[in-house]
Amino acid sequence: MARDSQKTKQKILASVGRLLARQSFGSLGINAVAREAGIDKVLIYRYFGGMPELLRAFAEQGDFWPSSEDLLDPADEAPTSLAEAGAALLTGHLRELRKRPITQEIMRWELIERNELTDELARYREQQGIEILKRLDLETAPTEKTDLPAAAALIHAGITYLILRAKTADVYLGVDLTTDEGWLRLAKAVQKLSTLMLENAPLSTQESTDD
Amino acid sequence: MARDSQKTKQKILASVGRLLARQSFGSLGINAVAREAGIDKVLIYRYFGGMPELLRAFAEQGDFWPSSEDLLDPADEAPTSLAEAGAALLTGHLRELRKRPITQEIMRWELIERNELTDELARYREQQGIEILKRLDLETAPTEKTDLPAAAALIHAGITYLILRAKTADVYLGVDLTTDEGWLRLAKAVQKLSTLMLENAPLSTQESTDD
DNA sequence: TAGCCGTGTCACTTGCTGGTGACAGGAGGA
DNA sequence: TCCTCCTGTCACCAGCAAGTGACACGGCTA
Repeated sequence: MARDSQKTKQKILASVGRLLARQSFGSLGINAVAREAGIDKVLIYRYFGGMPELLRAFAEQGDFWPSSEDLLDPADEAPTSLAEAGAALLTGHLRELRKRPITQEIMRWELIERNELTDELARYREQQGIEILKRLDLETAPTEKTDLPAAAALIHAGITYLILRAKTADVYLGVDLTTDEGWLRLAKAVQKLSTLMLENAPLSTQESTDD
Repeated sequence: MARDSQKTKQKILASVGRLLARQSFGSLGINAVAREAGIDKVLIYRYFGGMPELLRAFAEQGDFWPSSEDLLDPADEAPTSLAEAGAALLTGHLRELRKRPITQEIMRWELIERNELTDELARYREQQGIEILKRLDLETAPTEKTDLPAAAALIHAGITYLILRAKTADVYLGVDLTTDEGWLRLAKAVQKLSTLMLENAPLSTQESTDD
């Protein structure tokens, strides 16, 4: 019909996104994508090569991973203390991931399947996370008293899990995952935990004393 | 061959467990189970009715969910403070879930699919968790200062996510998920976070003052 | 005008899945 | 002895998936 390969490619990629937003990776196949896009599946093979290459192209064209600016930039004023900055980043993670159903679906997929693409996506995120830790000066070796990277990993992972879980569960340990009130409770708890852990931490700022 | 329906049923259920331990729920089907068990699939229909009923039978015959005794009972002495008890329960969750690959697989499944069985399993766990919170006297309404159930949910979820993630990732925010050292770091961080949050909490023990 | 290439359509094979009907053969009771 | 029920085997169906080969159409250039 359209006779425009660029538009067709875009239609195909958009269909992948639509399918992912609606269902899970499990039900994502060549036929399903072709049906959703309203084109013949042979075009998917022609333009992308196959499913893995299509997924790679899809991963490269979308902005699925919040940048560190996304994590911080809302109406809040700039954080003035380490504790504030850490809390802001983690609540930013909560806010941004909750907005991105496709990102969530990719992360669910990563829990199930391991392949070249999932590894690459995870490596990218890992690197981004480490850099943020570095910028906060938290990537210090675990001290006797507090292992800040491990604590941050725990809270970060907790946020992630609760968001992923919210698709198939309504409540977690009594916290309502279906209402904004529940998520506000969680955001406040994130803030509280972050500040507790960072205020009581042996800060390794400029004048760190190696006790 | 064997002509013993009880044994055949056991073979079938055992095959479900073996398949789950090896692969994921996605690749679990009638044909796969029959192949693994070395029997004809028609027997699965005859003895169980179909896949949903087989899964239900499987869920009922195994001890996939650590009891609250499992969570506490190791060599540790009994916790004497609220903070110690909370920390012990959460690290117990870490230790016990890590030991149970099939339980992990079920929880991965719950992230993807929602049906009668997953709902029921989640409800069971939710109830168990709430009771533990009650026993700790933490199920107080969220106070101005600290929302203990929400904080507990976060840490609990964080532990869960990291364990599930460890099947397909090696590292999370710099923490190694493949070695016992990494998990020790996480366990210590859990302990630290729990005690921080519970020591600073407005305790609602017997003589709670409603400030 | 003739031919080529890019785009899209159609038809087909292969291989898997879930599900079912028909049958074989042994154990035990009437 | 015959009959019946329980257990297990075999053969088959329909449906859907991935992947491929052949062809139709239209625009562009020589």
